[in-house]
Amino acid sequence: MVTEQTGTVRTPGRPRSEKAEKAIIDAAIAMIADGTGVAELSIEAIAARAGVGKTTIYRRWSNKEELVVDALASLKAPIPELPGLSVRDDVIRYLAAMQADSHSPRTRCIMNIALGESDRFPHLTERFREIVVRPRREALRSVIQRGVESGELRPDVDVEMAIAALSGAMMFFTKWRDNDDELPADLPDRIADLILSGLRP
Amino acid sequence: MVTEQTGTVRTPGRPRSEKAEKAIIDAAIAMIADGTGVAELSIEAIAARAGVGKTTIYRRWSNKEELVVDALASLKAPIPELPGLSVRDDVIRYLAAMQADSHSPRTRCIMNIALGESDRFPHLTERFREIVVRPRREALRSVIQRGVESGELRPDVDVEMAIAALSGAMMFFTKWRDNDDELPADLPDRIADLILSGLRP
DNA sequence: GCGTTGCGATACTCAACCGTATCGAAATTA
DNA sequence: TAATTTCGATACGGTTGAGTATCGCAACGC
Repeated sequence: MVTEQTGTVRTPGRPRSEKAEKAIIDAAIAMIADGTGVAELSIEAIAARAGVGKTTIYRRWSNKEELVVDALASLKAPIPELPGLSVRDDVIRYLAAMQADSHSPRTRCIMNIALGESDRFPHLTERFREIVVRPRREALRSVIQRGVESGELRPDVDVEMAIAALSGAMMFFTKWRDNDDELPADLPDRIADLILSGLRP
Repeated sequence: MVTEQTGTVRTPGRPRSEKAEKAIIDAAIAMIADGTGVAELSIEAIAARAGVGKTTIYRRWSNKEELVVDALASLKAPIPELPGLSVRDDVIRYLAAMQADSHSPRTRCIMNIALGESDRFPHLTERFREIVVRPRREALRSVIQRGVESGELRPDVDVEMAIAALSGAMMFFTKWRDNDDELPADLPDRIADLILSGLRP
């Protein structure tokens, strides 16, 4: 999106409504969270839901993808707090947060877009990775790094593989399991124990 | 789809063309593989691509999702051959096949649908799991079971977690990696070694 | 040959939505 | 106050595709 680039140019006339902009983005996110795919998302529906004229949308974004990219970018992804008591404890907290997220419709649908429409809307997935995936991966990486430095884990641990195995295992369950409710209650523990048992000295 | 249910009732008139049916399903799959999402898939486009009248489609399926479900069901998923020399060897072959599949546009797009449109088209994902995911999971499970029985793996191995960790790790790389080409060449080996090191006696 | 049903093709109505234009009111600067 | 720009609303033409109907021909059982 283009904002004013010339610094302190005071444009005459009525300024753009910050509130309308927020309403538009909120409406877009809400519709995505309701299960509407990017392809079916219509500008008219977003405008109606936001209580805004179509013009107000077209004045800011020239097409749908730009709008959705901005909407995704506005998402703050709260990363689970990892107190650093032990690698096992942090990893379990991390995985539990992943599992909890997977039950939020909002997170679910946004992840669906990131996963399923990645080939059709590359910018979008790129943005998603940058905002959601990368910081979480960094958090997990630092846990494992710390474990290596503290001697809790072997010095030759393949960190990227460990991250992939931990996240991937949870992803596997949350996406491909036949029905969620039959998952073991201690799923994060079991994943952590399985992977970490191969990483200890 | 409804087939004749009353056994050997010979209906009068011209029989339905088996060829047309195949052409329709092939066209639908081809379009999906071309990157068309289920939502954008139009009956008219399918008919045109299949060289078939719209009527011929509507005579068989009452809506789009039914057709796509049938299309998915028609996919034969070739499962990699696992010669059973060793657990490590089989696992690596399995993972390598996963990675190779992820580069086929056909597999990619079908997986995208299964992943991304799962909430919107539940029947579809259910069918996908049944046809694609389950048999592969069984194949991997039997490899691990065999390893346990042969003493190659510990007797108390958490089989489901091992399956999830192995498949999930590969999935993680194929879906969430920033760019595929910088993946290590021995990715299957490294995943297998990391996970299996925690499963050995 | 006759009745029946499927075939591909075409035409049709109906709805959704795109992107633009226009309107009077509101908000802001000069 | 005047000029300017945005606001929400509405209207407009154009496109796409759904789902139905109809057509003349093809394929089958009797």
